[in-house]
Amino acid sequence: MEQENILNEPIKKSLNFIEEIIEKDLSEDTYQGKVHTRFPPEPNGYLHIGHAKSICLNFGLAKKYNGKCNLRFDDTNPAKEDVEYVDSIKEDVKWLGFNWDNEYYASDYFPQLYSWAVQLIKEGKAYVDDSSQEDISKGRGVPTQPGTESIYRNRSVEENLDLFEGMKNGEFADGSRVLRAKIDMTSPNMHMRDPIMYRILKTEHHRTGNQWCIYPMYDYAHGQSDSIEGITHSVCTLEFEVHRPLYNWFCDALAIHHPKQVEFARLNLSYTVMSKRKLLQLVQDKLVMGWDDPRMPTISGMRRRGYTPESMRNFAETIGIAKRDNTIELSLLEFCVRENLNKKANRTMAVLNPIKLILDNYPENSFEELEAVNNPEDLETGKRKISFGRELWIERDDFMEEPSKKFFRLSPGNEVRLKYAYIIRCNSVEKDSEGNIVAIHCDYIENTKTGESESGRKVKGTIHWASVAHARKAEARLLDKLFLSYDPEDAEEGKTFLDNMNPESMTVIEGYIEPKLINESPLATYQFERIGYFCIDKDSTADKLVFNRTVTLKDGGAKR
RNA sequence: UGUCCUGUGGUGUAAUUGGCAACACGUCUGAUUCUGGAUCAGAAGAGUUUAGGUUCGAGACCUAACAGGACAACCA
Repeated sequence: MEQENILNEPIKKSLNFIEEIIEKDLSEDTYQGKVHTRFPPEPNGYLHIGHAKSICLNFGLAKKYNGKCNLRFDDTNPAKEDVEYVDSIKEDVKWLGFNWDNEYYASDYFPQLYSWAVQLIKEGKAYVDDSSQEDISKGRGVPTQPGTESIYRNRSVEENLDLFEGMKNGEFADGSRVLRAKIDMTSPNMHMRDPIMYRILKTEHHRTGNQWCIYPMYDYAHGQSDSIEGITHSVCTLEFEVHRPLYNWFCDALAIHHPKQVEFARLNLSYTVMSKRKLLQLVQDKLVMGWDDPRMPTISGMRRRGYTPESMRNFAETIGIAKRDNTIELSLLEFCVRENLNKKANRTMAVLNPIKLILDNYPENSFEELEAVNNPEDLETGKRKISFGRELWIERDDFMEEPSKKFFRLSPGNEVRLKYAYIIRCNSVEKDSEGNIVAIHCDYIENTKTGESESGRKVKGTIHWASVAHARKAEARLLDKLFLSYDPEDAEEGKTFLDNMNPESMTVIEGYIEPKLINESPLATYQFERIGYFCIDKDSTADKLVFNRTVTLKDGGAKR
């Protein structure tokens, strides 16, 4: 059903700069009229909203130009990777609504990569370096100063071949030797100063097991992987811009299909931690329930929070693609979510901060069933019955003993409508010995029920409610703004980002909700009338529904 | 004191490739509404980092400056 939506999405009018590049290549027939992209995550963590931008871009380009898009796992560093991550990545990409044309792994190319390395050695373009990590680092110099050549740089081809084979066969200890490309130690681009191609790592790989003990570095693996797959446009983020000359160098040196690397600015969201490293720390330190904690900016977290794939695709489309650094305001993401949910989510009445309201003139032990529409934005969703009685729960915030001029909900002597029910008038307030309000006494006004003769009567406000005799308890997690209320501007000096996070970014409260919801499966999302959108969490049990607040209504709804 | 990239309202993204800056979010009005939501109507807000230059004409081209970002992992 998501696939259906995706086809109905509007086509953008103006081209982004990547589309311009593609159209130019198409018109010049650079790649035989083909467009082939790929989404290449390293399976070392869960995907987040930033990846969603990249996914929508890569799959979107393929779709727009009738091309293909691969899912490729950049699994060249077994120390950090795990199958758990590849599984989650596949699930998240699918959930977002995309199907990849091919599922590939960089690790499948290890044999080819190895023989290409041998080829480069034979051509005198690569050598084995025995220097320590420290010496290699020193020899590379600094960005403003050229590096110096390694004393192992001019070994014979035979010796290099022999040593490299030894590396592959596990004859040397981790870190004792590396294979380097022989380029230019004086290049102003650090990445061209004899970059490392292979390192020794006697670590089990999640796919190749112990078959290999040398692993290719990103720069040596990525371009060639693109090449093998026949990628035409290798879209990546800005920080890889300086890697492009090296990407090109390997393709040229090997004389293989040469894709075009194009870089765009990654997504930054206000108040949102987007670094995989930090997100991993949150998970490991158990500051969140897991990668899919609804406060996490991960795709799985946002899914659990009730965000829809359609809204996330819309968001990706709306923010656009460019090369300048950017910080998107959370309000735009929230707008996309509300826009989508307003049409899709059924309404329900829930009271999250209850106070008792008693209708003195309503008969005791008498109840009636009222009709409520499930979604005013989509009348085809029908109506439901809700029970009404003498004692009700209403939102504490909907009553003010001494109202301010702008307050037009319930206050002594004032009239207000109970949604789908009667207009009521407040008579008195019942307090305990300490002066706290324990109940509000009202009279209902006859014939003012929805649809009845007096129902046209004007009142300033409408409030929601739940019948004390019928309502069910529910737990609501009031999640703060995405995702941990972290703002680098406010962060205190010398503290880690963890210290600077708002510890109250998830408040759990108990309230009351209509007894029968249309759908009680996890991820079912409702709009709590006048409050916000909430979705049912997987932690729900038969006796207690747990909700995550997806997003508030604009201006906070009734919380205003 | 290096190389590369980028600089358009508060935030993003555009501008038919040189013809006095558009769209979205946000903000603020008003109308309407049995959700202070939604919907509808409207407003404010940039003269495009700066200074020169080319041109009848520049946000777009050139030069310089300034500002921000990236690059010194046997990470990706």
